[in-house]
Amino acid sequence: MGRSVTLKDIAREMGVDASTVSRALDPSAQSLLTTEVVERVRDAAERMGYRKNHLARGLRTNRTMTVGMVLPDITNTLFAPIVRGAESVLEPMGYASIIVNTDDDPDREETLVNVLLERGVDGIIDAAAHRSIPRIEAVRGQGVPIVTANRGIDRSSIPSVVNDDAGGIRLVLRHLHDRGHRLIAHVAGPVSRTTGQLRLESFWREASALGLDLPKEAAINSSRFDEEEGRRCTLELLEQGWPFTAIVCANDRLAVGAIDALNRRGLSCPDDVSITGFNDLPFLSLIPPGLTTVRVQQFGVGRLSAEILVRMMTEPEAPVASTTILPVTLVERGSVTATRPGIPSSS
Amino acid sequence: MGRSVTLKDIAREMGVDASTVSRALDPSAQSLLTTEVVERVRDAAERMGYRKNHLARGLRTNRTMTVGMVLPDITNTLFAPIVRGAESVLEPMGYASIIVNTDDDPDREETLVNVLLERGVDGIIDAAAHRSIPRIEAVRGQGVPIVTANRGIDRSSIPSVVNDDAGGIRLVLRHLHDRGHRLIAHVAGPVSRTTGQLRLESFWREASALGLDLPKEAAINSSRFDEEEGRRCTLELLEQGWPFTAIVCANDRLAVGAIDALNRRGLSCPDDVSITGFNDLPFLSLIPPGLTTVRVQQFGVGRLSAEILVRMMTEPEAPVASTTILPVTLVERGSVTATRPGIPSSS
DNA sequence: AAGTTTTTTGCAATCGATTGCGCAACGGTT
DNA sequence: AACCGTTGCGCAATCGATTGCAAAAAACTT
Repeated sequence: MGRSVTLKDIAREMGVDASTVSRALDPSAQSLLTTEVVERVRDAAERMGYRKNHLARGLRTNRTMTVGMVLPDITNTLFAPIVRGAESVLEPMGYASIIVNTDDDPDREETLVNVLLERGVDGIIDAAAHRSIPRIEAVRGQGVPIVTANRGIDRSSIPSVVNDDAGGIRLVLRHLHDRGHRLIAHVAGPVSRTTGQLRLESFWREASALGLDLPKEAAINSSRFDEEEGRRCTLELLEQGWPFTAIVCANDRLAVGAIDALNRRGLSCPDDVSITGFNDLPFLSLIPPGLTTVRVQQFGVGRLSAEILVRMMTEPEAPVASTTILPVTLVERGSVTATRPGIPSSS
Repeated sequence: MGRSVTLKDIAREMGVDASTVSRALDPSAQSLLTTEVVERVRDAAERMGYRKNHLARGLRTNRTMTVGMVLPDITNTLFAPIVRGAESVLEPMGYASIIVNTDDDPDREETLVNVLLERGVDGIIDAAAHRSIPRIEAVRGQGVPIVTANRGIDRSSIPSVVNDDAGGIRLVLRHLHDRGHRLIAHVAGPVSRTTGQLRLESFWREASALGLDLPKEAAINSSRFDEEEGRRCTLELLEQGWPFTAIVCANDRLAVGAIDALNRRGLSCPDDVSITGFNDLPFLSLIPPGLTTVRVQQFGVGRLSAEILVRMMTEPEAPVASTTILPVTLVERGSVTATRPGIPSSS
């Protein structure tokens, strides 16, 4: 109800100056004061229910102790752990996070980054980056630290923390190869994100490293990382007529769609076609036949992004890693089996 | 790099006073000015890349255009849609949201609410409420609007937006009854939350309304809404020896644990025991046998909470609904079947 | 005891935007 | 031409905390 208590109120109450109160309450400045004064002020502040006004402080110091987090969609279970990972670093240090969702729309990404800048965030973690976003680069120029998480930006000087996309694809391809698969298709992610692009490139690179001679039509691009696109792409693969025994999907949701597409065509995973995913989303292990996939460390991505961002915010001159790649692991479940003598084929 | 442009910069550039610039940029005050001046100022602002400093504004107006959202855990798929629902109302109005996670720890809930208050949020949406949190009530007294979402607080004057917990339990109980079930158990949620408590009360009420005469041991309390507790409680139910043909679980995650517990004991859902959940989490439909559950409107909960909060923030005197209950619907899948002549029993 | 150094505290400016008040210029009236 | 009511804009205070500088007080030297 009544206006909250300010430094001045305490100062008046105690017969000292507001600046003295300010110093008494600032751990790094209270050494300038008598311990006796410091204590009395702290008591008074406590007693009067004083709460520092972060706005006023931020206005003066030009630091808001707030960071912005840009996500495609917080309801996507892939991104929520990034938030918690970042929070695990930021919250103990006194930072709060403003979260915005872009729905993977580059225009909204720009708009929302501007919203964050208007609010004077001290830094930004962008987990919704597209491969090329000129305006995001500009943010850097404005002196606001920014880090991309989970995805990167092409040829950018913005530090990024990502999972080992190439390594993950290598793991699944070798795994399939070990199980006898030679005709392997790829439902690629959107090439507008580094995750999609890198996994696609890695698919071709590793395939030829394994001596597989796959036709161009072995890979097909999806336009979104979702079940519907997984279904569509898989149906297209089947209709093309090129026979394959396995599909490497660029992420789990595409894989779920792929399995569904097979079922709709009367085929079975893994009996007719083996399938792999990427990310290891929660709950997916419970869905039959159990998706063989690549486990990524989203919490770790968030944590490291935050650590790097903090470094940039507090020591602007200190060097930071331009790219941090986190290791991934293969999770074997039921969606991959060894090929059998009789080769399955398309619909 | 260089300090960002301020009102004064524009004022100097144009040879007018900063107050004029302020008015020119304020849609509700620009009628005081010549249209010609307004236009010139706007152009200049545009050209110079002016960005309003929300801190300074907030300091003066005592409004930050920021709301706090308190969640148990953003990685829990039940809560993320609440955030998006609230955002759908708040973002277009220029509000940003600070999100904090309590991990369902009441102490952290208090701490984090204080963090939000220090940051001067204009209002709070609390989706992590426990049935009794005295300190939260106090927030109201401080003049900061607060709304609870998804959960409520006992005998509180704080407005809340919730799903129809009682109605949902009624739906599943009647559904089971219609399918011939008479011996129905309940894995209840934590009674420290209204969701757990209300569903439990509703279970007993509806059971007797249906003429079921269930023993006390038909219901067992879990201490958390998760798979592990669902498993533990179900195993306990089985060990008690009271025969039942169905289990009403207080939420989906408990149900997933329950199904797993049955499987571990060599029993099958739904052949031996029918199971129902609550919430209809995404992806759960794909897990066999497909969970029959209650669909709730989390996006709607978020949206309505935000609408009410906005009302409270902008028209403090206007009356708002103390409780808003959203309707729920039954989603039938494979985890419920009609009872068969031979009555199954416990292990 | 006088002078010098150090410690402790107050003064006042500042961050950037908002807003009540008042002055000046303008148009219209008699 | 003198007067009055508008309209448009500038002045200056304000929001609450921080901080460089200086004054006052205390401690130390010689």
